[in-house]
Amino acid sequence: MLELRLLAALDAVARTGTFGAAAAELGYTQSTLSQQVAALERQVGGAVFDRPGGARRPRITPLGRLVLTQARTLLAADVAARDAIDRFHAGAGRVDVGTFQTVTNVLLPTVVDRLRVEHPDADIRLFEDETDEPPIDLLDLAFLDVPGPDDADHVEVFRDEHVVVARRGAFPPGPVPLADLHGRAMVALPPICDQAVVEAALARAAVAPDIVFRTVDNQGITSMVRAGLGAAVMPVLSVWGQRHDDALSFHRLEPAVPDRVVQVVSRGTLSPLAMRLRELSVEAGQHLVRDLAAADGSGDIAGREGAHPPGTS
Amino acid sequence: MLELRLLAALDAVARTGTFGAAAAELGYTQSTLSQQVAALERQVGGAVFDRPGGARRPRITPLGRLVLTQARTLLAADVAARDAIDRFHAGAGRVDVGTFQTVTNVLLPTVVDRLRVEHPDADIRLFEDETDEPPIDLLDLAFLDVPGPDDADHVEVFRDEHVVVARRGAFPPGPVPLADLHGRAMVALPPICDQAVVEAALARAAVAPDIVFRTVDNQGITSMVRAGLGAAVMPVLSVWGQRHDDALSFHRLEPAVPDRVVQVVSRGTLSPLAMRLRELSVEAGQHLVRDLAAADGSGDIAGREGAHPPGTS
DNA sequence: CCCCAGTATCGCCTGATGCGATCATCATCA
DNA sequence: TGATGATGATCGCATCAGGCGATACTGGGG
Repeated sequence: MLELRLLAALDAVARTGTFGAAAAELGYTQSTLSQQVAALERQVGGAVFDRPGGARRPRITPLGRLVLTQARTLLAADVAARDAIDRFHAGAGRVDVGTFQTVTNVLLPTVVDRLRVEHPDADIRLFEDETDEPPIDLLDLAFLDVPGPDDADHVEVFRDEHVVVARRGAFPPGPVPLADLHGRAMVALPPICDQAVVEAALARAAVAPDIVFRTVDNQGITSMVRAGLGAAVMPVLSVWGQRHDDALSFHRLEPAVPDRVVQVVSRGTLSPLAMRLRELSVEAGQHLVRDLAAADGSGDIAGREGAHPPGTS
Repeated sequence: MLELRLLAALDAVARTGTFGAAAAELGYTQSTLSQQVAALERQVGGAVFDRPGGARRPRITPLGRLVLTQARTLLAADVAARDAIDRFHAGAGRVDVGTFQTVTNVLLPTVVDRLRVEHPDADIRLFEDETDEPPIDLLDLAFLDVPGPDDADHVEVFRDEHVVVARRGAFPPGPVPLADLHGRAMVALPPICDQAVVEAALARAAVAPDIVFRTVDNQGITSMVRAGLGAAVMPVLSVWGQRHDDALSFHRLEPAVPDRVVQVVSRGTLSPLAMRLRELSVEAGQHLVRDLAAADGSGDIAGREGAHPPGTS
């Protein structure tokens, strides 16, 4: 295996013309350069320089020319490699992020924007995967609303209260008793991830709604509710865009079902870029919760007044 | 500066999955591999593998992935380089050869043919330079009919007798006394290289021909002789192609002028390919001389009978 | 609770590596 | 022709990097 140290010596001698000058350039003594070139010559099986003797300068041999071209390729690759590593530490590079609708809509726009300001050359890729087994091994970070693998690292980003979304008039103003959902026509997300958690909570309370339609699309849910197909239990941030829709009403549940917990999950060491993205996500999550709390009491969500805002538990 | 040794360790661990297997593959012990990876991590400023502990295998980090791609580039360049060096020793590569008319016509066809049989991928380039200062520094080998620089290596390829070429009937059969050329109309090559040597020899003998035409082209000389413009003194191999031309007669000179000495000149260490080309040239030169001697006595050259053939002195 | 499959660490030894000093060679110039 | 200077080679020495073997450490699984 060739040694870059020796190839650098060859290159320096070829460029400077003498062993002594090359040594000075590389910070060695002439004697060391002499030995390095000799070692290289042993390795490549022939002289790379003719030493005419006396005060005459060494002249490169055909073999030396060949080795020199190869050496320069290798040395260039070396500096390119170290450069890439430096840029990595400076935060450049690529980060693959798994996400889902709510996060994509309410959290990531801010996060991605800030990260791109800090690292304009960053390569941020989002994957909105519809399966319930997120391949976090192929990603740097994954946003999840259910716990990831045990051996993965979890960082909570925000908590998201579940509310009843109904056609205005379907429920009286104020909180909805959980038992009122029993037997009621409802629309829902597919029973995976957070939705599975919600349905399990309902089942534990012996509440069995009549789910008449399922879709993966948050907007599809509210559209169906608006059309009178049924009510829905949704994380509040999933329907935040419709909070001023007069055709809909929002109600707290009593007793509440557990909040949706949105976390960033990762496995192993993170790149600086991924680390920063996670930090920004947590910050943005806190802002989100604060904004939500500020909007609280405006009457958008019936029965919400005086309640603790989500995310402060 | 990165070390290929450590990059190979990284690559091996990444491929085999464990330090131990990588060590076995590379012929080290596990402890050594552990130290090598640790050294690499110190150099790149971060972990390249997460070691989960216990029986679980190490997992590459984002930094590790980056370094690995760079490492594979470098390692590939390393094998490519060593491969090129091996092929060089096996005789592949390029050889630049300086030549001139006679050598191109009577010697190199054989030599190049044989060399290409031995090394089909050899890149043989011929340069027929018209200046009298051959840039042997830019060539691997140069054929010359005059001595090259003092510090260059000279190997004689063949000697070439000077003969008088005349229109048939211009001279009586048999050798031409040198003095007969005095004042005679003659055609000649430009007074450089061997021609300068010939003219110096004539001048030393106080013979001053009347040179009525000069051209660099050997065929141009014989054409002019045939047309009756005058006689010529030429190395026999330069006019060998016209030896059966009935319009011409060939005569030895008495006393002879010195033979033209064709040599291969080089400076410094030769590549295996250049070395072989020089060897083949010497062999081909000997064959040439032998063929010439065999053709001797056929009467093609008047006055040549019984003379020593050129090249045997 | 022990064992297994992994890695890390310690102490030791050898050889590689760099240095300083000195030598040898040859061109140049007085 | 002899001194000088520029150049690379070589020698001996000190240091330390790199490899090894043994052993400790870790966590999962029987």
